[in-house]
Order: sequence, then structure tokens, then C-alpha cells
Amino acid sequence: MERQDLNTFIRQRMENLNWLREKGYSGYGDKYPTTHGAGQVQDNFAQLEGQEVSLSGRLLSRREHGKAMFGDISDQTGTVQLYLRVNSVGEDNFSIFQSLDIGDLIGITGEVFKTRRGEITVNVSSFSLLAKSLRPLPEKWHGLKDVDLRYRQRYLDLIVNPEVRDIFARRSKIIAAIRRFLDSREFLEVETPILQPIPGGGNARPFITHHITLGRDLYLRIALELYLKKLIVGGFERVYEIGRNFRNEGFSHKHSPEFTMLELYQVNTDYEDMMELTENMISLVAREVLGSEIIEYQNININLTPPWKRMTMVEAVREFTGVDFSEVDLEEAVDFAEEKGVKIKPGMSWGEILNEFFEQKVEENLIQPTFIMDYPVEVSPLARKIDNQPGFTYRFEGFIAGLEVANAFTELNDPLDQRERFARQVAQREAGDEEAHMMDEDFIRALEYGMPPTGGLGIGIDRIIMVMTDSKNIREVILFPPMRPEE
RNA sequence: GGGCCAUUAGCUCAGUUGGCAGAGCACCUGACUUUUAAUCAGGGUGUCCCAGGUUCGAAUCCUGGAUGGCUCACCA
Repeated sequence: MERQDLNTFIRQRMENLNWLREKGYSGYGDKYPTTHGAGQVQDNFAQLEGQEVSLSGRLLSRREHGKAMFGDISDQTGTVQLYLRVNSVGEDNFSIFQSLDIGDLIGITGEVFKTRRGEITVNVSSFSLLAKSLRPLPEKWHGLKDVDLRYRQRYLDLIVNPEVRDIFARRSKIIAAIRRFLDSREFLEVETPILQPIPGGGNARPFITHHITLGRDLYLRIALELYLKKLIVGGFERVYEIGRNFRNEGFSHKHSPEFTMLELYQVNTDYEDMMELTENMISLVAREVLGSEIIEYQNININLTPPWKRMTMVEAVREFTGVDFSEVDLEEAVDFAEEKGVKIKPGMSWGEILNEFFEQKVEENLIQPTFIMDYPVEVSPLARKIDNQPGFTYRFEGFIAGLEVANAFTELNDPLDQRERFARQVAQREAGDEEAHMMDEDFIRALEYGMPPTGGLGIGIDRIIMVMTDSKNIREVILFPPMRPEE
């Protein structure tokens, strides 16, 4: 018990429970076989009128009328009104029902009818207390708003705020639709290690954990990439994984230290194919789950219908800042950064500065779905260089509503080039960049055996779900977002 | 990590110039056999986030701390 001193509300409920126990009820009854959900009763009234149904759920409100009583019972499918009369259940049962508290879990059986006011209602003939609720629920009208409580006690949020339940039901449907899409294209779903000796595939500080019997530290993965590409080397031609990544970084409305990524790899494709796959997948999922490719996000209509807009990073930076990097050298780039208020660090290369221009000045403006193509090689250590422009890579990111939702490239499969890229990352690491990649000798060794030309794609699942549930904070789409410990 | 804001009853929130701690819902007592944010008559259930300080007197002012939100910086 977390508090010695139970407050008045809990004490009252305990007293109600004790009163029932004196009458021989445990307060925690047996399973209650049901015939329908509350939502089904609502939806199928025409067929169910006059028939007996059994439901179980939470008693959410009560309106007493002397020798009769109305209430609302809520289950996963919805809410339906119940009606209880002394004549129907007898005085003893009626007084037992009166002793129930809001929040108690009950089973009810009775005929379906419609009240004078037109409300579909179950006329209870028998009921059972399935589980006593000892704590008072938040207010029925305003719901639970305190976000700290909502996230820490998500179960309460789900009980009281039905729209929250809808978000997570939709999350499940979106992920199921993505799996259907990939399975229908003969991708193989796989699982790769979360505990890794070398966390690779992204720029991020990892979480460190410790394996006791091995006597060594391990890292939680920051990306799925390298292991999945090892599977491509191994001969799987289409693989994907949907899983949790962990990055030891702060929170924001679009960042959570643990988040869900989809990564997929397909041989004999390139980033052009990945763009098509991305726009086809997202638009199809929207159609299946939301019934439309045009969705509303924060009062803006977003049209997910392919083809999505495509621009190179240089074009995008030119359009939104007026600075044309195709005619700017490093020195001029530094001057323009000053002029345009782009924050850069000393020693940054031309490509890194271009990337800063993009991230600081362009990203937030990409509301309609847009692919930004051809990223500088310095910020893309796992992507293949563009044949006639070695400073750039066959890489794109997809943006919706200013959120980066996709990251993909024609995979680098030249082990010699890959070793040089890693070496450069390691040098940055030694110069103090804790987020630079580490050398991964096993990954290089795999590439040395030969990896076919492959396109790879990463999708930020939480962000896609934000867009499709009109949520402006990533924590609204994660059931139990990471929080500081209580107390 | 920086800046701004918030924290008062179970929940949602008021609280004036520093002067007895408030409302709605929930809850308790009573009335009511088709109500529905049921209604009617009564009842306030509290570590005003925490610890100090100023003051005759602090929810209110000051200092420090905790937690949360927004925002900036880094990342997807």
C-alpha cells in the first residue's frame, strides 16, 4: 500500500465492500459469460429489441430514482444504459446494486428496450459484481486532463477518455495494415537483437546495459539497419522488422527515448523504388484505416495520394532560403549561415552546413507529403554515393506535416567505401561527437562477402501514427511514454 | 541543459490589496419506478507541491528545491 492513510473515498468503498462481504459476496466474482458488447447492443437494436443480452463492463454513472435506477455500463465496444427496478430484481438485489460504486466492474443480464426518451437500454434482471473498484474515478464531464497523471496512470486515462482508447485502437490497425501491405509483397518479418555489442545504423547516444554472466556492457539498439542488411547478405531478398529503438536523448513533441521503427530492405531496388513503396504504403494504410487519402492534421488537410512532391535538398534549401548551394563554396556557406541565422558548429563541412540549412529552415515547412532527395555524403554514412556527384548520396527523407517520417537510401554495398565512411565517423567520434557511428567490423565483413544492390527504408511508426490520429505530441500515441520515476 | 509558465478537495478549476479555504462534478444523508451532465433538500471531505524566510497574520510576498507544460538547443 503506497499510503498508510487511506483517504475518505477509499475508506467508503472499503466499507461498501465489507458490507457486501458480510452478506456473503467476495466483491471479486467469477467470469461472467457475455452475449454482446455494449456497442453491439447500440448498433443492433432492431434485432435485439425484446431479447435478453448479457454484458460485462465498468459502471460509469448512476441515476437513482427511488425504487428504480439508471446507469451506464462501458466495455471495449462502447457504452450502453442499464435500467434496474425493484420489481425486476427484488429488494435485496436492488440494495446491493445501490451499494455499488462508480467504477465497479459488473456483469448484467436483461432485455433490450428503448426508453421513452429513445435511449437504448438493458432492463436488468440479474447482475453480478465482478470486481470492486476501491478508488474514485476522475470526473465524468471534464475527464482527466492532467497529462502527468494521464501518462503515469494510462489505465485511468483509458477508462475516462474514450478518444484515447480510439487512438490506440487506430495505432494497432495502422500497424496491422502496414504488415498486410508488406506481407502481400512477400516481405519476411524478422527479429534482430535489441542487446547489441556495437549500436549501429544511426547517429545517437545509446543506452548502456550490463550482461552479468558475460561480464560486459551491451547497448540497446539505436536502429535496425545493420542486422537487417546482414540478412540481405545471407540471401533473404525482402525483409522487414517493426521494433523498438532506444536513443539516449531528451523528449520533445516528436521525440521519445524509446520509439518504434519500421525498417525494410529489398534487393534489386534503389531509392526511387523506395519512394514509390513509401507513398503507396502510406496512402494505402490511410485508405484502409481512415477511409481516405486526404486526412486532417491540426486543422490542415493533407493529401497522401501518390505521387508525392520530390525535391533535392539543394533545391529545397534554395526555395526556402534563397541560398543556392550548387554555386556556394564552404567559405560562402559559412557566411550565408551567419546571414540567414543558421546555427552551425566550427569545422563543419560544406555538406553538413547544407544539412543544417535544410533542418533549420526547410523541414518545418514541408506540410504536404514531400520527398527530399540527395543528402550530403557526410551525413549519410550508410548510403551509396551518387555516381557523378560523389558529395551526395542516393538518400531521401519523407516529410509530412513538418515531421520526418521516412528515411531511405540505395544501400552502400561497397565494403571498401563503407570502411572509409566508418573511419571518418570514428574520427568524428574521437573528436568528441558522441553520436557518430562506431566501426562495425562484422558488418564490413558481411559486405565483403557481397551484398546485392538493395534499397532500404525506415519509417517512424509513432510519427506516422501521430499524423493519422491528429496527435501533436508523440506521447499521445505511446501507451506508457517514458517518464521520470514517481516520487 | 537554458528561458517562460504552472502546481489549491478524488477530478476540472476559481481564489481580489497579505486577513476564517471556495465552485461544479464526484462523494455522504434523505425524497423520487423511463432518467440521461436526472431532479429536489441537506452535508466540505483539504499537507493550498515541499523546505526555509519576511510578517501580528502567507494559498497569496521572498529564497531554495521537486514535478509537469510550452519553448530553444541535439536527435527520427
